[in-house]
Amino acid sequence: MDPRRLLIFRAVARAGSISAAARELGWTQPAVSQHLRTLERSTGCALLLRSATGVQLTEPGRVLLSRADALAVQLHLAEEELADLTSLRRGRVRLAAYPSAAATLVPRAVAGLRERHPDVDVELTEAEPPQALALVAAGDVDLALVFSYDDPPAELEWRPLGVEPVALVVGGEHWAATRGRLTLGDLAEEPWVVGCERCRAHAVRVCAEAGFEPTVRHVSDDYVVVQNLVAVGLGVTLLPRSALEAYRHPSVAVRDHPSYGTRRFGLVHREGADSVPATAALVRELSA
Amino acid sequence: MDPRRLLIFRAVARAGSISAAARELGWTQPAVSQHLRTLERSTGCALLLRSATGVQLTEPGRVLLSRADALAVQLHLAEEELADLTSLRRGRVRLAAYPSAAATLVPRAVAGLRERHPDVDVELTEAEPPQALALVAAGDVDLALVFSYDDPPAELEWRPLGVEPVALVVGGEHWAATRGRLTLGDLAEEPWVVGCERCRAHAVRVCAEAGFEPTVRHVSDDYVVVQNLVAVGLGVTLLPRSALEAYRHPSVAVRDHPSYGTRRFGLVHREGADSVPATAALVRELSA
DNA sequence: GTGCTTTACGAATACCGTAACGATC
DNA sequence: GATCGTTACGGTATTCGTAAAGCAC
Repeated sequence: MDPRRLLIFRAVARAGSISAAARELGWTQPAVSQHLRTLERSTGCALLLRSATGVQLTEPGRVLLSRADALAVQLHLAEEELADLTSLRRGRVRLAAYPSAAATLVPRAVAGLRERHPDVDVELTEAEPPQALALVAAGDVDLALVFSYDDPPAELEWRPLGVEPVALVVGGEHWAATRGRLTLGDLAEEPWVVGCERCRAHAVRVCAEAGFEPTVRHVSDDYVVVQNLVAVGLGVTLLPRSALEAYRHPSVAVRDHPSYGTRRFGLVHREGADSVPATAALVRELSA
Repeated sequence: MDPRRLLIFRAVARAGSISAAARELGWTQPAVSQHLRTLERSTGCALLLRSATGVQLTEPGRVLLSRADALAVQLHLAEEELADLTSLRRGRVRLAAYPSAAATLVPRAVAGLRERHPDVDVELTEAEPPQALALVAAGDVDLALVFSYDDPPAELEWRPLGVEPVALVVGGEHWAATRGRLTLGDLAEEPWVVGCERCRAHAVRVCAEAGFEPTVRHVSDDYVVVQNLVAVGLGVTLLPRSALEAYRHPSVAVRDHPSYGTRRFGLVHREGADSVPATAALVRELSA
């Protein structure tokens, strides 16, 4: 049974005549008449009795009308709900982000989104880029904010958001001892503190370019932990700017230099996922 | 929003891929793909994300799916209920019938219908033909069992069911007094008992053909009342056979003769009403 | 006459299938 | 290579409008 014909039948039943329904639908009378004939043929029984004054429902017609009403309600609800989602009157986005972004960029974007669209909810999952990519692939999040020290992997489709410098972070005594003229080479013999896999690889590469292989003494993803280790003199480290923006230990010294490299960050989502209005809105906020 | 596309979308969501849905629907893949594209275009947001392994719903897609499910349920219920009505697993017919038929023909037909289709209900309204016709016209009953002494009115579309003779009914003494060779002319001076408007007209016409105008003393629609009046000698009357079949007073005498005329009976319904299965079934029972 | 209905028929358009192609496992 | 997806395009079938006609108030 064609649901469109059910709706046409409903229009006729409610209007009381085929002509009136045709006027409401913006059609001609015969068009509506034909649909009714087809519907009655497919159901095998008379749904309405025609007369010069209009139509009157038969018992099957009355039964069918109540179903048609329910169907129309569902269709209307579907349209309403979709309209709510497209106009951002409601919605949900699941975002994965690495820790230092989750502490800086993300809260600002979420606040901006919330201000403009209070009923669009963001669900944040903190995850390092590899895991974040897996979450996207598995469909567990809609959007992932990830970083890359190198050029972004060629195979990965991502939306670049920005570049941040990597800084050298040392204990205050180092700074004092070198009278502020610290070079990477001065730290060849120091113990190093490194973070995640990719951060460690970056540190090793940067050191190699300075002519030595760093001795990794401590490993922690957590930029607060890392800075505390550095602050008490247990090692030195490289940290991206956003980590230092998120948290800055009072007694570490920070130095910038092009040779420390940069870190790119950007957004990853499944193909087409940015056509979901709530996701697109969060992308816009994060891009701003 | 085209409800058919909602159902197609539902098929895809449930099957997990466009190809699988196309196989279920007996269509080709591009056909389904095009419908989805149209649906997404009309809603303005992505409903599902395509990949080489199939499709995955977006948030709007999940919302829409639940509406599509509800819609499919209603459509299925509509089909079920209509099928029940057409196959006479349920239904209702409203019948108007004149008293003597309501006492004879109708109970047999209703019993037959009930035996074959226990859940098809008949609602009987006792009504003389003119009122029965009005009930049909107003849509208050589906079917009317009516009679006519003359040829059925030309303007009326009816389904003839049969003809019954009209009998002369007199008190036993008349019968004895005339030694069973009673003629209508013998009763010219008797008081007459007549029933409804049309029965009275018939009686007057029959008497006129016999050469006299009857003196109407008593008037009653009720064939039990009429026979009791006749039985105690308060008058004579003409009654159709069905009234005598419904009730026969033990001490009245009944005589048949072509000159008493006949009464035709048949069914009236609105144009097309016999396309309602339950009505058609009752028509069949009454015609048997 | 004015309103309701229907049928018949032609033209526009919606729809499905075929063919060709790209991406992923 | 098998299976997923898409786009492009053509023929068929649906579907709507027009025209003509029948009925009831």
